[in-house]
Amino acid sequence: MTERFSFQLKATDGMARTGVIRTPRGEIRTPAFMPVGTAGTVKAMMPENVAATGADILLGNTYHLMLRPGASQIAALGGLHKFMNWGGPILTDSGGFQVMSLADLRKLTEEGVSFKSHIDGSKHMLSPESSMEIQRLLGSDIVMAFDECTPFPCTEAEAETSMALSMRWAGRSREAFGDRPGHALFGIQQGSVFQGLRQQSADALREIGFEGYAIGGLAVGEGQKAMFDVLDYAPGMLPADKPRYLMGVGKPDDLVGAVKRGVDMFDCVLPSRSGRTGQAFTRRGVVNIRNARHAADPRPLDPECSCPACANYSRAYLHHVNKAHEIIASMLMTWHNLHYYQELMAGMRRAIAEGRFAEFERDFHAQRAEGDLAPL
RNA sequence: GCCGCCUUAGCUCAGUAGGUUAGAGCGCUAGAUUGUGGAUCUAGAGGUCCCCCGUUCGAGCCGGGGAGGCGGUA
Repeated sequence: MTERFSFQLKATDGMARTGVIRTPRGEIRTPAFMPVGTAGTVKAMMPENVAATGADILLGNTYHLMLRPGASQIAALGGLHKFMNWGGPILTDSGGFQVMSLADLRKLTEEGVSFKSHIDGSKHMLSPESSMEIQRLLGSDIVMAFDECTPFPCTEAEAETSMALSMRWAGRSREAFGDRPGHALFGIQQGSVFQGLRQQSADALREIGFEGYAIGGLAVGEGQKAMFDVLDYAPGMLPADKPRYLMGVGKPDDLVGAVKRGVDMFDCVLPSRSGRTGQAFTRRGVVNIRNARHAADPRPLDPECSCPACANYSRAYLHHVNKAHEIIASMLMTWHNLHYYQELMAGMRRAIAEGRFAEFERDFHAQRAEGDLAPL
């Protein structure tokens, strides 16, 4: 077991890359998809089953865990890994995104963000320094710098002001993080959809120096085309010898398009959240298992999938338990979606290693174009 | 047998002195969901207002008769 954090690039195919991130808690094969375990659990999944889908790393959240049960509480109980029974690497988001998306009342200043908890209305403050401290208490392997996720749409002037603040916070995050062998700090590029700002942000981050670089502020309503337009240049602005992480993305075709453009890491709530609302991702596209047409369908969700939901249950059963809001519906659907996402990532890693990513992408889109199984 | 109350969307119910295309919640049919509030949002379908007769320019609403349900009583 290595004691250092490292990233090794193994192969490239165009802008697409495959490699491995090594941490004291295990290796992360890239391109990687990180299931989201916001509050100390990937909802509806036992950690060993998340691992069984092929996940190497989970995402946890500063904002949620600081409010409940509290970072000190988790530290006293041995850290987040032990607390939630996940032995592999954990990346923690810094809380900046949730403060903006969830907190009832917030005030943004140079110092940080003061806000009221969405749970009980209690007042809190998050700053680069406090976010680093909380993520240290959690025992996070990959710590995210504290940033502001610039809303969309916004003017270039607003994006610049927001980005500049995030860059100052990035410097303070680096300073507060200190020297922690085996743990990594990732900076987050902002700049919205403005190339000049993305470049300025990337330059600022490289000047500070991080173990990895995230692309933030995307998938916030700009649409896939605008996102890909940014990804046509943003990854190339970041150091090639460090992991590039596109935050909060995405749908399967977003992942394929982003890997093609040089992204190494992703996280997204879609496979797990959609698993709880009846939406399944398959190689043939999206299937809403709640739709009436599945009510009497004895076939599996995806005949070519080996996950427990597809191997052992019919669409009719999945339809029923989803409509009935049975807990197993969330379990099976989430398992399937995470399995599909990990299979997709594994397929991309193989394709890059073998120099046939373009072919992989063609097949990916061709299969989706076929659409879901025809109704019986 | 008599007395009272009730009958409006699949379900539970609103319905304003009689006044255009009769509403809500849930359910149903679909859609959205991108650094997770098991959250939420959007749209749509669906009604001989129990039946018949009457009063009225006009009845879910008023009157009479009938049917069904619930309760009380002999």
